[in-house]
Amino acid sequence: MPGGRRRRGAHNRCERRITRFLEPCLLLLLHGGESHGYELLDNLGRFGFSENPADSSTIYRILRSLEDRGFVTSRWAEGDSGPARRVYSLSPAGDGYLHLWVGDLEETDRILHLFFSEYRNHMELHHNSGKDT
Amino acid sequence: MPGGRRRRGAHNRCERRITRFLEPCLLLLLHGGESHGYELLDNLGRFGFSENPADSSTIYRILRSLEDRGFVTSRWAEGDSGPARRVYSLSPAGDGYLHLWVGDLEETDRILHLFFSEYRNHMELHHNSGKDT
DNA sequence: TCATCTATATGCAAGCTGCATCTAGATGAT
DNA sequence: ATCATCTAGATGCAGCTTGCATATAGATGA
Repeated sequence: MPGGRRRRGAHNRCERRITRFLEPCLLLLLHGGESHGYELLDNLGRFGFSENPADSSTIYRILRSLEDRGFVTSRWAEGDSGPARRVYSLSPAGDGYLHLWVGDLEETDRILHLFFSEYRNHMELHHNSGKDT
Repeated sequence: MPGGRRRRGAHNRCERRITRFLEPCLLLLLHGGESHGYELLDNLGRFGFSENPADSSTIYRILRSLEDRGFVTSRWAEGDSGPARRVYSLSPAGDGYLHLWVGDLEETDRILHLFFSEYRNHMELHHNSGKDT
């Protein structure tokens, strides 16, 4: 069984997802210093991707796309072991883009909590059906 | 300019989005009582879709998909004005599905706040670059 | 030599969404 | 009567994101 890795957890039918959420995670990791895809993949665990690991193809594609848009730069680096790595660094533009993303996610959070408050509000009135049955 | 409606705001390039978020919103609205698509479209304003209104085609499609999966039922109803409406009601299965969604969204919220805490945590250390410059 | 690990990359298909467009009944103005 | 407009629902299509499978290839160790 070749290729990729991190294929264990079935990962099918997991709703829970913010569109393109991996992008800001990668940007934040790169804000901490340059890194390469394979390493970033491991460090994504911090963001709750442990049980539900990200797909490597997605990470590599996002990194390339970030580079196309000038938010990161890359160079090839010989590791002391294993094949060469493409090492990415955050650019100033990428730094700005990360902060844009954070503002956007805060807006998402606001929307989400609007939903929760609507939900709780509604369930207080109709506290018959649903969870407590 | 025919069809649909609610075409005003450009709505392009708004990142901020939770995949299939309209679905739980519609379920919650229907938990409050039966309704039809066009009316639901208006009531989505409560969930922060005011500046950024939902597309009617999406709503109609989600409603049909919910019906296919047995989460809502529909019947045709003659309104006192205008064309007939397809009126949807939440089924018991749909009620359960809504609560599933809420759990899922809470998980999304958890992930989101994990990101925020990583972000703040990181920015406290490197409080040079970024927002405050 | 061969399997395995590290590392990056591509092809493809499925799913979600937005935009444009279509149908069609109801309503109101001319 | 006719025509524009509003209400209501629906479809086609294209674009984007994702996950899965697979390809490539250097390094390492048995």
